[in-house]
Amino acid sequence: MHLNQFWKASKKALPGDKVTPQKPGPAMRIPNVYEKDCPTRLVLDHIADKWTALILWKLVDGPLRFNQIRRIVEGISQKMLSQTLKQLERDGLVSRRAFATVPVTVEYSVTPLGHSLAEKMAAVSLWAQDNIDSVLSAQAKYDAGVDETA
Amino acid sequence: MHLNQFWKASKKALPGDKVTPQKPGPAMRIPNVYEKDCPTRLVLDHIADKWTALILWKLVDGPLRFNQIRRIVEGISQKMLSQTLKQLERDGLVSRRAFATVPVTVEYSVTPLGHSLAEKMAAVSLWAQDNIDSVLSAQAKYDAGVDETA
DNA sequence: CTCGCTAGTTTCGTTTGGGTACTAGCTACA
DNA sequence: TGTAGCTAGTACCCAAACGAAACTAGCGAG
Repeated sequence: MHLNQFWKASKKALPGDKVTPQKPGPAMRIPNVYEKDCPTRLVLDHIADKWTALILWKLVDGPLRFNQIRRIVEGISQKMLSQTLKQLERDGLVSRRAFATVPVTVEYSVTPLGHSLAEKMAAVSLWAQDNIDSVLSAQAKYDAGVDETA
Repeated sequence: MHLNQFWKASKKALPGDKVTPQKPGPAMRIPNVYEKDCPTRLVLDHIADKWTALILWKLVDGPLRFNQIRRIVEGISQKMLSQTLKQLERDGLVSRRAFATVPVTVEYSVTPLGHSLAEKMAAVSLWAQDNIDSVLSAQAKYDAGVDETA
């Protein structure tokens, strides 16, 4: 299993730190996002991302072209959209299909794998919309408290 | 309601783009993460973050001190931990309590608001752990395909 | 007397993100 | 016959963010 090779790198944490041993035998490792060199950490870094969440969620409703996504996801730059889509395609979360139309059109759609993740990320986006008032009032309270710490 | 003021800024998108009007009256706006100037977008940027997901999830099991978190979340720097915790506290997701012990100890715990988000983010982390094999094989297939495009 | 613990802040070099300009080839319109 | 627009990106440059490491302060233990 090729997954094991990712843990070959040095596992030393902070000097003097005792990290929980977690059975370091040659047996198959259980993926753990809290381990520094675990591939899940890299994947988490890709997917726990603003643009990923927004793009993936919209693609669930149906395939979209490059510039359609750009118009829907307000504020995204061409560079970040291109970059994020490429990343998503590499991770097997979206599939890219080019059509030989007059100006070449490219259609992005979500894969079954991407669909399962999109549901989780959508929950986060929805949380933000549902709880924005609580967060904003917490921020206001915090900022007021910091000011009067004179 | 103070939430409205956030939409006062210019709403022009790309030149020539027709963004869906979405009733721009003085009525209360529905928070929408796809709008460029919506505060939910800022919050989403905070919470859709690798460190936020990892820290918040661990705090659900019980309060932790600064250096405890640092040891658990492998690879996080003191700077990012400090920064992320401060952000989480400002957003009302975690609460910070300092104890006048000999070396001052500081305890971080998750608020009810933070707990509700932690559940959503945990689902994303768990997704990464559950689907790491699928993602890695997709990456391998993609990389192989790119190479042979010569 | 020096080392280590606590919780951070500061500094600095590298990496990443974002804005803008630019590409190609075709179409619609004046 | 210009020329302005569409498509999907890429190239470049600067600013912001990230990460590693050094440094803060005060006390306990060896």
